[in-house]
Amino acid sequence: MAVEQARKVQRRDRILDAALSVFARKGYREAAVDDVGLEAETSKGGIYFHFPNKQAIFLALLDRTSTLLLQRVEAAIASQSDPIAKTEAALHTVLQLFGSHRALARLFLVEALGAGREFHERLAALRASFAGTIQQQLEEAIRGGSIPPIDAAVAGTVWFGALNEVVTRWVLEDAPCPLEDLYPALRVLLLRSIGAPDDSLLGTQR
Amino acid sequence: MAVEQARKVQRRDRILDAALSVFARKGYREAAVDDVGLEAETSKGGIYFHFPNKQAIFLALLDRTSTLLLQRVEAAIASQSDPIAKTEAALHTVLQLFGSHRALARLFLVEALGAGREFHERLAALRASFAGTIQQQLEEAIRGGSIPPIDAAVAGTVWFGALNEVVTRWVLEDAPCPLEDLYPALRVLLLRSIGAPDDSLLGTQR
Amino acid sequence: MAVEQARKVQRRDRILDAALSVFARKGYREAAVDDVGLEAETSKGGIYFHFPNKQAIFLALLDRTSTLLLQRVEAAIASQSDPIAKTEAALHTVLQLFGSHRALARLFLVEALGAGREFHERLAALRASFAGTIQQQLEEAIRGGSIPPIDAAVAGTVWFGALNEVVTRWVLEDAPCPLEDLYPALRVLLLRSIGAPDDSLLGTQR
Amino acid sequence: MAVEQARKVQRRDRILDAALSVFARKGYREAAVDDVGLEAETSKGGIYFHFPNKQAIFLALLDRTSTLLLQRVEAAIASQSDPIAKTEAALHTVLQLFGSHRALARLFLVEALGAGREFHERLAALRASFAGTIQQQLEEAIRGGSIPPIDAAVAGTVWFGALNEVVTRWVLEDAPCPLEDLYPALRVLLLRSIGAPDDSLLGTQR
DNA sequence: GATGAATGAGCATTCATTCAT
DNA sequence: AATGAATGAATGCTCATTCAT
Repeated sequence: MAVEQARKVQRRDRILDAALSVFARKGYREAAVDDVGLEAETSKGGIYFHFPNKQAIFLALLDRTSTLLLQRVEAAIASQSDPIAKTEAALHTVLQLFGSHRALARLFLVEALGAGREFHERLAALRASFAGTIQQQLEEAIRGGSIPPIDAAVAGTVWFGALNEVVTRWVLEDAPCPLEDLYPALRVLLLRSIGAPDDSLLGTQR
Repeated sequence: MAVEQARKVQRRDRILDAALSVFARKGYREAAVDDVGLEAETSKGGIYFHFPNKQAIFLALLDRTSTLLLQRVEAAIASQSDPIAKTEAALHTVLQLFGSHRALARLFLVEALGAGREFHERLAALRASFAGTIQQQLEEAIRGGSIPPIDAAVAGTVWFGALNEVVTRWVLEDAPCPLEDLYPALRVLLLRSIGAPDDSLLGTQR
Repeated sequence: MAVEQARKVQRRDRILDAALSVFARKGYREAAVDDVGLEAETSKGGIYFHFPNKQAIFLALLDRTSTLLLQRVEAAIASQSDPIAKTEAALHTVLQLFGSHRALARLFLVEALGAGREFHERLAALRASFAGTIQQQLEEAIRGGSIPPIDAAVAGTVWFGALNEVVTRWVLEDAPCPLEDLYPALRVLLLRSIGAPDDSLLGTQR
Repeated sequence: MAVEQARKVQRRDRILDAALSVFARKGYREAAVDDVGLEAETSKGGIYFHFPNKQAIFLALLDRTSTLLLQRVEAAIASQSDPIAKTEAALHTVLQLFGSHRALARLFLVEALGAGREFHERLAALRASFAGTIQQQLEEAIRGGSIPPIDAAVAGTVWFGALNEVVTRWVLEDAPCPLEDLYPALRVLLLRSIGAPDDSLLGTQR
């Protein structure tokens, strides 16, 4: 029975993998459920056994991705003790993950927005969640005196927006340079935006 | 003859207005050409007389919007003499325009991304163009000594990204506060990110 | 313009004719919209230009048929002066119409019932309408003293039910005899059920 | 072994009960085999162990119902000695059974017709069988001199048709009155249609 | 015997685009 | 210039049926 459960989860995951690939390649609307089936080496009916409809596939994908991303970010944050280092770690982790999974980045930042009204609510929550995570670290840093008091909420939004834009541009480009190459310059800008002390700007970037 | 020309342009504009309304309401893919025709009080055939296909309508809309936006931004920049004030003016102008034309903002920032691969190239150019405009002002400010030397290209991207995120979130919200209310906090953050002197942060925000 | 209107109506009628043929042959559920298009020598899209959905085609067909049937019945009733003769005329007209249009009969009596819940309300109204027409004549006859006082409502239902059953059986049979052949026997039975005087039973049937 | 047999029959009956409920609620075509499985608390595979296909379930249901109905009717007939009383008993039994089992009535009179060509033959046989049973009693009554000589075959059809219509209407109505309430009026009409003596019309209706 | 995952053909409906009028 | 009827390819989704476990 446990074996069957595992098989079921495997199949589901295989479909999600295929969906990621197809959605990233064609976009949500252009992608046909048949395409996903083809890529997952399943039949259309097979997909509809595991997901009630196309939308649900996309949402599951969004969930899986955001969970993964948040876990990594949180782990990265936990691995650092200095408040400013924590924010840097979060930044770097996102750049790293998306940098090595362009399809994921495209899905998350490009396709999700245009997939339709149905996803906006969920998407808004995700954006808020990411910006909120950054905000928390910044507040911690403010409390600890590492940075001067600033509007941490707006700062979180700015950080997320900057990151977003850098990655989105990288996604839209035809033959982009490695995403991580942009980290140092971005880091300096963002640290300065929150009034981080100059010496923290000198530190090795990981 | 000139009269006929004018009539034609009028008709075209009426269609574009309708398209903006429909695309913003339904999204590019969900919007049917019939919907645009209905809103423009024309027939489907009428639309196809003025535009070769659906995509062309969207592109024309994008053109019209970006031209308008850039013009306004450039005018705002020209109206200020101080380099830092120029960047602030650019920032404020965008917030102002989108703030009073939510449909435009949605079209530009949300729908355009998901409208399909065909638009990505054009969209990437637009994003680069906006970020570039900011970058130019920042370089001017650096040359003039108003701000310390920084990577103006990345800074342009960061500024645009931050602006983008703020507006996108505002677009995705159900009942958002006035967009311009966010200006002061955003302004402080961004000015600080480029190392603008503290006294410039104090100035009246317009 | 009038010409175009006529063309449109013609097309619509052609589709309805095709639909009648297809629905009678395959049944509502089994019939594909494509089948109707094929029979009407139109494309599927063409059908959907004239009707919003499959159901609407069926309902339009039901309307057209019932209108035709009721008109004929009313004309037949009007052509007779004697109350009992009126009821006989109604009976005979239905038998005649369905007898020469088996597809119509099948659609009306067999397919309509099984076409789904959506049609039940409409169908119940039709049944009531037919039974009601008979009832009215019977009441007239009672008032005129041609037949004894009876429950005309139930009698209308009985008449309609008997007619229904005779026709339905004829529809379900593989190689039925002419429907009109059943008229004399049916006539005697039904006239007797309402207590019509014996001499009216002798009259030439027509 | 006999125990296993019993279990098997039980399972089969449980499926048939579920099918009756589902078919009556949704109609044959709209009902999914999964629905039946859900209602029967079995799996789809379980159903296909007991029945070769969906059609077979419906036919088995038809068989079970018609057998039950005929048995009851025959018992009712046997319980009376007077020929006319026999026909009355038959009539009343049907009204009674369907009156207390609306789903059965719907299945039998409404869904069966529209379920598709495959069932028509079987259905025609059933109708003939019921009408035939009535016909037999009427012939008996004619032979015994209780009623004048009439075309008993057509009379059987008329009786069945009248009954059919009354029940069908009752099935199609949203909130119908008790079916048995219609018995007295129907009884009078039908008895008169066969020329039954007036004094038989006066008898207590059971 | 039973389960439920998988299949795949079938179908209603949509919609960009064309074109005769 | 404009209309709107017509086309036909595309697509999400359903569901009877099969079969490995």
